[in-house]
Amino acid sequence: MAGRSLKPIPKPDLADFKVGVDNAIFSVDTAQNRLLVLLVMRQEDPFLNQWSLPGTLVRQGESLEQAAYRILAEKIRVKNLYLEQLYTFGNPGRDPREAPDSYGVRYLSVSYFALVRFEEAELIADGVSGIAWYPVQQVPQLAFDHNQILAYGYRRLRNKLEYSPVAFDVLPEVFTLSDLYQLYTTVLGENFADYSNFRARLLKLGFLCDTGVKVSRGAGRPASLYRFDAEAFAPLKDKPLVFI
Amino acid sequence: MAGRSLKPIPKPDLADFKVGVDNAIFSVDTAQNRLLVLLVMRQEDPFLNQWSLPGTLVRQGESLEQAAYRILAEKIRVKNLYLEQLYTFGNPGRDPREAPDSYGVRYLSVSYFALVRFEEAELIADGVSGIAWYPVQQVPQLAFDHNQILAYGYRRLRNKLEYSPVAFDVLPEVFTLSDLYQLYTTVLGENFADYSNFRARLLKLGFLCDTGVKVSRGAGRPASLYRFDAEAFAPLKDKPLVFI
DNA sequence: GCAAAAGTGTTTGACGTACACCCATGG
DNA sequence: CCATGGGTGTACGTCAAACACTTTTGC
Repeated sequence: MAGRSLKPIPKPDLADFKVGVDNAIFSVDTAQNRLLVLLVMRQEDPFLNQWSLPGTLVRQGESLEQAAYRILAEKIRVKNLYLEQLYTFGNPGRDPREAPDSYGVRYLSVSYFALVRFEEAELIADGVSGIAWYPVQQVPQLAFDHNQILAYGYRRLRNKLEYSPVAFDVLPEVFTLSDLYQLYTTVLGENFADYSNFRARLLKLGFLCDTGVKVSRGAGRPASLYRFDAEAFAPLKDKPLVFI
Repeated sequence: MAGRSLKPIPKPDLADFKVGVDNAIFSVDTAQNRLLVLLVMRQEDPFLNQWSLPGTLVRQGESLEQAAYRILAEKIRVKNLYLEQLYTFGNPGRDPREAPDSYGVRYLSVSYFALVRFEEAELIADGVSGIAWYPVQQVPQLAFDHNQILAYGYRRLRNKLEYSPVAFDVLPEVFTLSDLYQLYTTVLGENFADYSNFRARLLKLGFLCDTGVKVSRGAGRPASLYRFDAEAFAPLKDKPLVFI
C-alpha cells in the first residue's frame, strides 16, 4: 500500500556504521607493583595528538576478534595473552566524525580487554607514534569515550582475577607463590587475604605443582617454583572458584 | 608517498555495517515452573518463517539501548523489566544478506538480555506475525546465530541470579519467600540450598521486610508477604553477594 | 485427623581470618 | 647473627548443608 515503487517498502532511516575495535590492554609490572594500561598517541584526526586506547576500524572480511588481535600485534610483540570481548559502545555522537546533523555514518566501538605479560611484551615503536604503558591510576584524559572503556575493562580485570585463572596466562611458565600473590595485590589492592592464607587456599585447589626447583632473590629463604597444571585445573573449569 | 591523489591515503578496505539489536527476553512462569524465552516468527527474508529472537536494525540517531527497548516495546507490554547488554556478534558471513564475495555491507548484532515479569507481560500479537514464549529447553533451530545468543543469555541469567537482585525486578511488589524460592529453582534447577537454608540466608541479608500480611494458597499454612526494601539493599550494592 | 505448605531450630563440618611461629638465605 | 623473605601451623568465628521438628491452614 502506497509503496513508492515496485521495490519493497524501504526500511525507515537505518543508520550506517563503521565498526571500530578498541583494546584495553593491561599488564602487571610486579617489580614496581604497578598495574599498567597501554596507550597510544593518536596520529590523525579526530583527537590528533591525544592519548587513546589502541584501536582500529574493522576491515572487509575481518572478524571482530581478528581486528582485536591485529591492533594488538601492531603495537606489541607478545607470546602469551588473555583476550575477551568487553562491551559495545554505540551511542550516536560518540565519535566527532559523525556528522552533526545525525545524518551519515555512525562509529560504533566494540571494546576488547586483554592481559599480557609485562616482562615479555615488547612495544613496537615506529619512531613516529607515541606508545607507552601508563599506570591505570594516572591515565590522562583520553580520546573518544576511552576513559569509560578503560574503567569498564579495569572492573572486568578485577572480577576475572577473583574467579578465573587469568593470572596464569600472564605469569611465566614457572613462578613463585610470591609472584602470584604480588600480581593479585597489585591489581586488587591489599584488601584480601594475607600471603599465608592466600598460599594455603591456592595450594589446596590442587592445580599448582611444586617443581622442586628453588630460586633465591636477594635476601631471604629461597622460594619454590610452581607450575600451573592445566590438566589438574580442567575439572574445575566453569565451576565457581575463589582465588581471592 | 605514492598517494593516489591529493586526498589523504584512503583506509584499506574498511567494512560497512548495518547494526542489529537482538534481545534474549526471559520470563519465569512460576505456576508451571518453566523458564521461558520470547521468540518471534520471521516475516521476511532471510530465514522467512523461521523462529528467531526479536530483533531490529538500528535507526539513525538511535542508541543501541534505545533500539533494544524499542524492539521490546513492539513485542510485549510490560511495566517492570531488567535489561543489559550481552555480547556483540560480528563475524563476517553471520548474516546471509552479506554478499558471498565478502564485498558489501556486513550485519553486526549487539545482543541484549532482558528479564520481564511473566504474569504482567502482555504479548502484542498483530494478527499476522507469530510470537510466543518457549521453554528454554525446547527452543527449536533459530534464525542466524540466535541459538548461540540464547545460550549466552541463559548463562548470564543464571549468573545474575546468583549474585545480584534481578529477581526482585521481576517479582510482584509483594511476594512470599516460596515465590522467590520457586523462581530460583526454576532457573537454576534444584542444585542449591533447600528452602529452609535459602530462607534463612535471604532474611539475614536484611533487605526483605515482612509486611505482616498473610496469604493462603490452597492447603497449607498461609505465607507472609515480603517486600524488597531498596533502601536497605543500597549499601550492599556492588558488594559481593550470595543469593544462591 | 491428616496432608500440605510455611516457618524454626540444631548439629556438623568446612573454610576464611588473623595471627604466631619456624626455616633458609644474604650480608 | 640478624634482617629478610619463604613457609607452616593453630585457634576462632562464620556459615553452608542436612535434617528434624513445629505451626497453621484446607479438606
